[in-house]
Amino acid sequence: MLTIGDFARLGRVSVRMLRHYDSVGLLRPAAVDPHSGYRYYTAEQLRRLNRVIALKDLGLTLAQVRAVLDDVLDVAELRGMLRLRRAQLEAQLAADTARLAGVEARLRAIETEGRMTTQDVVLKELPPVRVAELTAVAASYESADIGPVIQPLYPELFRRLEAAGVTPTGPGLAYYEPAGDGEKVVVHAGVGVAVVPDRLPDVAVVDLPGVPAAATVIHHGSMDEVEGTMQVLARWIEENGWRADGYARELYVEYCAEDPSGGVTELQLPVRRG
Amino acid sequence: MLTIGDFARLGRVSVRMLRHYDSVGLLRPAAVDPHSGYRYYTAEQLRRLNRVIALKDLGLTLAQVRAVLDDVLDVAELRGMLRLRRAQLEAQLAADTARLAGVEARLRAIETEGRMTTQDVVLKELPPVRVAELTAVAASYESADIGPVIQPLYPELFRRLEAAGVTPTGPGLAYYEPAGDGEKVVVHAGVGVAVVPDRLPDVAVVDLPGVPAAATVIHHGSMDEVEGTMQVLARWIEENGWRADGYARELYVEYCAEDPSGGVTELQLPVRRG
DNA sequence: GTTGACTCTGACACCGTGTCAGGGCTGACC
DNA sequence: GGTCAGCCCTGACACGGTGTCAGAGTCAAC
Repeated sequence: MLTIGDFARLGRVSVRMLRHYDSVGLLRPAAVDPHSGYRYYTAEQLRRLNRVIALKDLGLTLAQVRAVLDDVLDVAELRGMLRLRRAQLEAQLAADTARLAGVEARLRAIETEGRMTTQDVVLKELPPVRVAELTAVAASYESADIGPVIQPLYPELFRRLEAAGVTPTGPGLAYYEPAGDGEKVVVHAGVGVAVVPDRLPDVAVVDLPGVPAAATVIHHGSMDEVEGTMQVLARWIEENGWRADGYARELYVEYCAEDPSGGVTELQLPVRRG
Repeated sequence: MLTIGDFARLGRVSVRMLRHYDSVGLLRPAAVDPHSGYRYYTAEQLRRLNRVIALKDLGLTLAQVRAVLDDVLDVAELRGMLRLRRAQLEAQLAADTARLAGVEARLRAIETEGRMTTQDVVLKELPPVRVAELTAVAASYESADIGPVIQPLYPELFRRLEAAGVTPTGPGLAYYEPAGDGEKVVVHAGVGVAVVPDRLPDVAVVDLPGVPAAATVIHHGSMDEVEGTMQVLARWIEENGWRADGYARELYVEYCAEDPSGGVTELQLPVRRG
């Protein structure tokens, strides 16, 4: 018979954890002195302790370990559990690899510049959203070409929505696609709505698909000055090992036609692993 | 002014977390209605929120994020923090990769055998230990050659220790090294002691170094039948991507000369990444 | 004025582990 | 048999980031 301390040393586990395993029914001592409450273990129990540790080291929770050891699982369930765990570990590895890339990018930036920059680019998942929109074509994706095309669309869009008795439910947003020929770009000027599609006569209603990964940054000021912020985004995705996957969406968090410099816009650039 | 719900949607954060960030002083609302307690945020604050999320996504704790954002760190401290974080992530990646290998080995074993095997091999770190020991030379590492050589050593060892008035403080253990020539092996039969080295006349006292990583398994029964357990160990290290790094130590957790079949022995095989 | 959607606070839960306080038990030595 | 060091007991709190719930108050649209 071993005292809890001896057993803990042999199993290289803390006494605290042995008591915990007892309390959750994972490993009960072979004997408990009814008077003193002292726990006593046998060398034989090292086998079970080792199994507990081996399974725990795979990353199973204690509840899962207990299920495995107490044999309340059939093989299929066990296989399912391990497959799930494998998927979790793969996701964890991917996430940590990305984090490591991020940390290393920050460190490089500090070493070369002596300070911290681009600290506000965030990777997000974008949910699908329903928008009412008008479209037009611009000569290129440069903001000098985009601005004059997109700006007139919004007053017209809001006018038509109001005429149809529809109230926007979200902020305005813009997105872009390449037009068939050359550098031209289709410009979509939209606003979030909660309305059944095809119920608006003069306005298209489309369901924008979600984006699994988008690098986003907040742009402050007029959209005429968006190029600098876009460059921050471009540098971030390069430093963090991503690649742009299309054009950036723009979400007009705050917009006032009279004072463009007070605008707040979120740029959302879909990315994929490069 | 945005309500907390709007702000949460824009920042893709839960309302719960915004309240939490407020309570820990990480991101206070621009205004709080003194009557209702309602929090109100400005679009401008999205910038800080994004910074919080970006740093948090690197894996910094909220306290660290606050330190960075509130500028109470100089560049050296920030660099140190990021280096530490990098080291943590690298360790995490290594650990998760090993876990993944373990899970995959289990899955393969289940697929091929329809059940779970070798569920009791555990990777441990072995602490350094001081032992009193006698040595001899055996013809090979096979247990048929080892047994007759090592068994007489223990009675002699305990006799000499008792004569010197020394009480063992730990279980018996054995370890092995290649002798200079051919297959021969130096056999060390020892027992843990807490005594100053060179204070025993007839017994060597040596400090066994710790082992950073050892695959261990509990062998039940006579040491004559240890080969099967050793093979379990060998299969485990192969399946999990390790390599043996020397001979296994043996720790005699329970031993009785009269009934060898009731023995409990821990085999400890030093391993390294292969 | 009604009502439904929103917000408030405060609390509990998760999970594995460390640590502490306050008190009881054991075993070795005298 | 007494003493004392070292062991063990229970119960509690803490960590950290987040979800969720209950019960009550508030806002805005109709």
